[in-house]
Amino acid sequence: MNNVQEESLRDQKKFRRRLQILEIARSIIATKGLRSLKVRDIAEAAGCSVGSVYNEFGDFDGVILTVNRETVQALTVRLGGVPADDPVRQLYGLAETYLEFFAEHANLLRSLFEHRMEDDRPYPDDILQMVMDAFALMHPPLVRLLPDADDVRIALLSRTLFSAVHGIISLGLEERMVAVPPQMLRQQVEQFLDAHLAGLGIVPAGAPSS
Amino acid sequence: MNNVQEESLRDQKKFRRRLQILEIARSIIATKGLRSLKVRDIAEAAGCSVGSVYNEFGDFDGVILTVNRETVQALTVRLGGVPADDPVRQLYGLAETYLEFFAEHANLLRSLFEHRMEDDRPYPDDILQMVMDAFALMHPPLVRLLPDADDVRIALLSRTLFSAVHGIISLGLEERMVAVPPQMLRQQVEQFLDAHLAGLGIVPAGAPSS
DNA sequence: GCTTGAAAATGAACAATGTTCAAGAAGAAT
DNA sequence: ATTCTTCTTGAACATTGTTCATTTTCAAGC
Repeated sequence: MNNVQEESLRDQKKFRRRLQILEIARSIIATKGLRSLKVRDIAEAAGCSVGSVYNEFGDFDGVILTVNRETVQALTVRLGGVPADDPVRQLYGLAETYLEFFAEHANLLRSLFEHRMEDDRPYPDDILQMVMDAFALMHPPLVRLLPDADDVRIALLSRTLFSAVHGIISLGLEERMVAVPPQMLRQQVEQFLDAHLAGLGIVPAGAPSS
Repeated sequence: MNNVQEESLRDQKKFRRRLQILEIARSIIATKGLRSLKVRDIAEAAGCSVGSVYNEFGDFDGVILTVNRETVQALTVRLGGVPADDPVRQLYGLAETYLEFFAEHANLLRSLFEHRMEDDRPYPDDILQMVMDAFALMHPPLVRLLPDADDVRIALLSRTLFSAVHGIISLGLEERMVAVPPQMLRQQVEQFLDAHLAGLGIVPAGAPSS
């Protein structure tokens, strides 16, 4: 029950190792991609046995899912840092920040969106919920911009916008598919928002409507 | 040199088996996902040895890539069947057809977009080219709708639209992520196009602009 | 400090799966 | 019929996820 004061030496080591394993796994995924992640590599880099990895995370998916979980958290933090002064600017800021984050951690994001579980075990609900929370960050600015829209419409719209921007960015950063230069991709996202917001009847605050 | 008339018995068997292997592989990917594709399962279902699979396709990626290649081809055929009478209707038709195709062959499309090569061997150029050809189908209607836009802008726009629609559909069909009901997804794609085309200054032909 | 019991760590062994290759079989060429 | 080429085979190998009996480590009680 009391879980703070008594940090046994054993628990400390366990916790330290847990963090170390996650850091190593994340580093491998980030630099060489999810496919290159091997239990033995993790164990060797962490200076422990493969059994310890299993003892801590249950199975291999457990390691991956924990890394993915932390990726969404980091993303949410970054997106949460976008200024909420002007709703239009906020929407642009969210898209731009998502692009930055994706460009910096492309392989981690791919791990989050593309990893399939063994057999057909369900993807953990909490990660799903986290992703939804992340793109729920668009709700407030959208509500301010479309005061007459009901909640369902706002939710649908934010999902649409998120998915669309995600598509543009993820395919744009896919070297093999299209290979858009990063600076151009940024412009592409901006122009996309320009057109789409205009189509929704939203005009940028700072700019004249000509 | 002469490659048509002399169809040796050997070549016939080889070709038949090749088709059979591909059909089996495609069927497994389509029903159980790429992760469930195993060489031994293919060999057993095709009534041959694993060596024969390797002999025909080089390695495992070879099988997957060939299936992916045929998936893009099938997609291109389907998209090519969209009527080109009215450019606006054509754009809606392309999106709708993409949605249909994706819904019917979700796992095949995921295999196409998510499969990563072993190590970091490059993804085959021809598949890349085929995908680009597929979404180049949007060029003609866009040119008709935006006669003043230059080629670069058209290309950029078609890429953006394709990526956005792809994002909406692929995330929308991802049970684990959002789980949008198919009929609602269709409406979502339509509304997306409504807004975006309006933002580009394009008004539907059949409908009054009110 | 020693004993004891619980928790964790170990790593060898196992299982699943991609890959290779020497030997054999099958078809084509002469 | 013989030879030659090509394909096929499947056992063996390599890689990698997973398990588990054994050992080690640590905390608690005396």
